[in-house]
Formats: sequence, C-alpha cells, structure tokens
Amino acid sequence: MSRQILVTSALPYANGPIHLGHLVEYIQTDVFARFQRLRGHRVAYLCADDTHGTAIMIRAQKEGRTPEQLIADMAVQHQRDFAAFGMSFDHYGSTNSPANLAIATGIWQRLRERQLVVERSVERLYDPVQKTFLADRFVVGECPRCGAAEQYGDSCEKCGSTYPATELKNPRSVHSGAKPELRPSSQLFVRLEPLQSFLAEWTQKSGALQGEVANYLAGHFLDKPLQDWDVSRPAPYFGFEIPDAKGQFWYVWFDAPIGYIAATKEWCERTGQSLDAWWKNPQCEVVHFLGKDITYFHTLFWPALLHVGGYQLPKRVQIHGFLRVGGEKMSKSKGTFVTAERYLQHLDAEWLRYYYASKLSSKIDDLDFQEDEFVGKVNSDLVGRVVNLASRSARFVEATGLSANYPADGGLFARAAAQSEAIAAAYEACDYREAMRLVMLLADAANEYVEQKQPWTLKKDPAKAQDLQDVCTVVLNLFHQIAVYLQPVLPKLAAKAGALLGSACDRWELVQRPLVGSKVAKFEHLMTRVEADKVKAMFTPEPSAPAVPTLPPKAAAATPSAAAVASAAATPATTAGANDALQKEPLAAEITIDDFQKVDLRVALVVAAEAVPEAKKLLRLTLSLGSGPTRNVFAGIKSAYEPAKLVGRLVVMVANLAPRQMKFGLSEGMVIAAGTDGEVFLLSPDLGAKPGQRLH
RNA sequence: GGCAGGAUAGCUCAGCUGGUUAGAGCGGCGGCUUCAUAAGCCGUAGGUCGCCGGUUCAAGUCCGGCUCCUGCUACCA
Repeated sequence: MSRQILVTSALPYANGPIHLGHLVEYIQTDVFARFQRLRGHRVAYLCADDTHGTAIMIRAQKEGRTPEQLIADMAVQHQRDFAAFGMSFDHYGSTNSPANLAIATGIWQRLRERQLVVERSVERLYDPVQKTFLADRFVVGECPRCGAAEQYGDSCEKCGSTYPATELKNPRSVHSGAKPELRPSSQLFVRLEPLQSFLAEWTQKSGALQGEVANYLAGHFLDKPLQDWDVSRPAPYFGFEIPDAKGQFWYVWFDAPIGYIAATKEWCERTGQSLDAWWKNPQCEVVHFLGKDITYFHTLFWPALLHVGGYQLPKRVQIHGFLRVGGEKMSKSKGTFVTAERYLQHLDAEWLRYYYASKLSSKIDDLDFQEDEFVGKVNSDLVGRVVNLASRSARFVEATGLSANYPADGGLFARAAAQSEAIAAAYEACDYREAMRLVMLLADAANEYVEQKQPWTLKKDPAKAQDLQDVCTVVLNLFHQIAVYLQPVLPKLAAKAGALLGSACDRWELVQRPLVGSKVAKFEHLMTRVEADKVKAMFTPEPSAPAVPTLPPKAAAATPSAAAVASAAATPATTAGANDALQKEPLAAEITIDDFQKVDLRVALVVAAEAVPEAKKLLRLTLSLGSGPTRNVFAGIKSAYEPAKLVGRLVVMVANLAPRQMKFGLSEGMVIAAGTDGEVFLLSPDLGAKPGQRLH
C-alpha cells in the first residue's frame, strides 16, 4: 500500500555556512526520503532557509548590506552545498517569503480567535548604540550568583545557574560594548497552558516521539504550568511585522517552523497540487528530522501551533544528537569545524553519506567522527567488500553479458532477497547502522562465494566458459541487490551500478528478481579509496596564523634572529580575501592626524603569557616596553594562540589606553591584532625593532 | 542544582519482556589466495558487561545507592 509522506529537515539558519554537523541531519533525512521513494511511496522532502532574527540583522548591518542581500547570498551557498551532498529536496524555500507570511498570518488569526494571545509589558535590555533591544545571548557580564566573568545573559556556564539578563553585573552589549539600558517593551505572548492537556496527550501517547524525548518533556515542562511563550519582538527586527500589532515582529522561532508549510505551499503551487492534501490530510504522514537542541520548539510550541492552526500533527519527530570530532566538540581553532565546502575540497560526498549512515541509529546519541574509522569504513566496507564484487567479476563477462538463465547459487540470491523486509524495517526505524550492517553481511557472503568458485581459475579452462559466466552472473546479481539496498545512502554508486548492468536501481522490488541475459558495460571503477592524508588535511586548521617571528626570551631584547625574520618574509602577502574582510568591517569615519596621534602605539615584548582559566577568550600577557614597569594586559586571543608560543614575541600595543578593571585584574593596554571573531592575527614588527619604540 | 541519556573486547556498537560457554564489524596476530582499487578468504587472541549492595534457582539484563561522561534547562538559530 502506497503511503504519502512529508519529510522535513530543520531549517538551517541563514547566518552561517553548512558544516559537517548540519550534514548529519540532512543526510539522515535524505536517506529516509530516498528510501521511501525507492519503496514506491509518495514523498515530499521540504526544507528552507531560516532567515529572520536579531543575529541576521546585526550581521547584515556589520557587513554594510541589507538582510535581504545577506540571506539571498546564504540561500545560494546553502543550496549549492546541499546539492553537492545529494540532498533530494522537492522544494527549498525561505522563511522570508510571501507564502510563509500568509501561513503565519492564518495561524496567528486562529490564535487570536481562541484568545490565546495576550499582551504584557516587559522590561528588556536595550543597546543604546546599536539602537536595538538585546536578546539574552547578546549581553555579557558577570554572573549574579558566582561572579564569573564573560557570562551570557541567560545562564552561567560556570556555576550553571540561570537568571534574567537584567541581573547580570556590569552588563555590556556583545555588539557595541555599550552598557545596556532597561526599557519597557510591550510584548505578545502565546498562552500554552490552555493547551496543556492536548500537549500532554500528544507528547506521551501519540507515538510520534522517541521515548527519552517524551520523558524529557514530561519531566521538564508538562509537570508544571506551561509558561506563556513570548513570540513578539520590538522593532528594529528583521522578520515579519505582526499584521495586527504594528511595530511588533514575530520572533524568529514563531515563523521558522511555519516555513515547513510555506515550502510545501510553494511546491504545491509550482506542481499544481493542493496544500491541504498534504497538511490537512490525515493520510499524510508528516515526519520531522531535527537536532536535540531544538527539541522543545518542535515538540511543544510547534504542535501547539499546528493544533490551533488546524494542520496535521507530525506522525513522527525524529531527533538526533550532535556531531563530535575525535570525541570532542567541533572547534574552529582545532580545525574540526569543517564546512561542507571544505569537506568537498578534500573528500567525496558519498563517503560521508555512507559513514554517517553506518553510525546513525534512531537514538539521540551524539555521533563521533573518527578519522581512522572513516577511512576504514569507506575503504573496507564500500571499496573492499561492495564495489570489489563488481570489479572482480564484471570484466569476465564484458564480452558475454549475463547468463540467459539464472544459475544455481546455493540459495544466495534468495537469502539476500529474503532480507528485504528486515533491511527496510531498519531504514524505516532510522536505524541505518543496522541496515548497513545487514547489507554488509550480504556482501561478505558474496565475497565468500567468489572465493569458493574462483572465477580466475575457471577462466583458464575454455571448457568452463559457461561456469565462468554463471558464477559472474551470480556475483553481479548479488552486487545489484546490494546496490539497490544501498541506493538511499549511495545514489551515485547505485546509478553507476545500474549503468554497468543496464538496469537502474530505482525500485526496492528489484532485489526480488535476478537480472539475466543482459549486457554488461565496460567496467570502470565505481568508487575510489580514501587516502588518510586527505582526511588529515581536511581537519588541519587553515593556515590562518602565518608563521610569525618568535624569539627566545633572551635574544629578543637585543636583535631578532635572521631566521625568524626570514620566516616572516617568506609568508607571501596576498590580497585574496581582502574584499571580504572589508565587507565584514567597513571603513570607519575619517579622522585627522591629531586624532591618530592621540593613540600611542608601541613595540612591546611578550615576557610572559598564560591562559586565564576562568575566561573563555582571555590570555594574560606580561609586556615589556624595554624599560620601566612591565604591563599586564588581557588579550582576547585564547582561541588562536598558545601562551607558550607567544613568549619572546614582539607585538604592537596601545600603550596609553586607560587601564581597565577586569574580573581577573587590571588590564594596562591593548594588543593590536587583525581579524574578527575566531580569526585573530597578532601584528609583529620587522627585523630590528626594539621594545618601547613608538609607531608613527 | 533539576531533568534526560549513557557507561559491554584496543575502537564503534548489538545484546528484546532476566535462562546454556556475552556477540558483530573494524583493528591485532597467524595462515591461504591473486580475479580485484595492497582488495578477498580461513583461523585465532582479546571482556570479572563502571563500582557497591539487594531480589532470584538464575542478572550485562530487575531494584537501591555511588562514581564518571554527554546533553537540555523555555530570547542560542
């Protein structure tokens, strides 16, 4: 019986590139969508860019362009990356679309009708420089409980306590550094408590949620009155202005999931279908894939909106864990934060699809990317076992094609065909790891068969030509079954297998009937092996910190060594990326020479450097200006530099900056560095400069 | 702090409602083979199932306590 299935992946935020972490989800979803299509079901796989919110607005502002320009760029980038990894979206939309506004407006009206919208005044932090209200995450300060510095406005990572942003001590805006002001803001809330019984019922009894998710919700939200959900944001905000509340915008998380429906709407309009046939049809199974970080949005707020809006509730919400690399969180400075683009510069997309599939289960566990394992799985499973079946048999039958009748094979083909439902069940349950395991067992059996029959021996005896053809017919048929079973994961490999055997691997039932009498194309390699070096190269941080002159402490005070300078000179200057940098940080307003001369820049020697344990970004540097007392300076370069390697280096400092009292001590100056965010480059003078010299 | 999840061979993990000598793949070691992208096949060695206690004829599997790890904790997208 054919099913109708609407599949979604969470919408990627249009504030950054697609990376290996995103791809866990998109590959997981795409495999599911392709599997269902292969089984003959009607599938719509939909996704879109999530485009609204403060973060987008601020970033666009910094880059000197409109949010619309920014999200248009990101849409192109995202879709290019997804295409390269084989995502089979039926439609890819944007939350900043007329369709999304229309659907959101409809749901909003229903909320109003049901008296579920209430208005309240809330005191919010306001950045007087950026002229914008600040989300909690855009305010940092000292934790009101334990006093830890550099904590965000919602909770302290040090002591774990949570608090309102207004209680932060010495708060400042992440954007401007300004001290936020408290300003009253009238906000709109969606009341969830009236939906408590519906949510309790749906989360606990519908079967849509994984067990641990249902437990989490029961223990964390449903055991007490549900708080009203603050869904509006005051201007300025990049998003949809709320139709019946001028000057107020829907919070990004209100309209983001609605983007699933909007994308469906656009697709339906394009293809002449009815939206209601998908979103208001009880026969249609809606399946959402998402990461555990956004669980409650999709299991509380979202079903509430769907319920009130009269849309179909998800049949299933499939939640996955995060990607880790080598057991650790992805990290830009360690080089393990790998974008889709960077991956593709080194490796093949299908390798990753298989690797993830071979590790994914239906649980919420994190998935750990391990270099050795990646190389091993691709080379030994895919090349050594699966593809090898074709390479060791196809050439023998290039001239003859497959036997006209399927030969006796000791039941191998039938056994593999009988695995069909077990493998399908594993795919259906999103237990791809199990599916891959079962398929690899089939490949093992096929390789044993080859070993036993020794086609290479048969080839030597002309009288055994028929035996040779029969053996290869069996092996290639087993290979074909495997290619069909793997098609959801490896569509390109399946297409090549289809071309080799003259039969597309595009229907699940193909595993039931052997191919006979068909031609076999000239054999070409179906997949290349992974070289471990390339995986290493991918995880090696970009040469973002070019070789810098580093001096042993004693020699430094005198003259830098020639070698040190040579290495600096050997780094070719390049203008590549300059435009991009200029875009990120547009030129500041013009100043006079007098303005400039107020800033006293000096060459300084790093005498000592150490990480500040409690600070995420800071190193404590002790700087010498040749004579006089050393300066104690806190520099936000922890992510880019190891303290030990800085000792003995010459840097440039602002020597007449007013000392600033920080949580960890007094900072008596500022070290000059280029770059923003994660990328920081210290500046160093050329050969001969001495600590204390002023820059002119 | 609260909540959720996890801890099983060197690594990644299976072990359902408790029941014979705890499994798979990879990796290791030994051998065979040469058709194949140094691929394949056979054999073999590795675990007192995180710790303590309890229930039971019987516990990796159930109960209690403890230790460690991960995540979430409502304006982080």
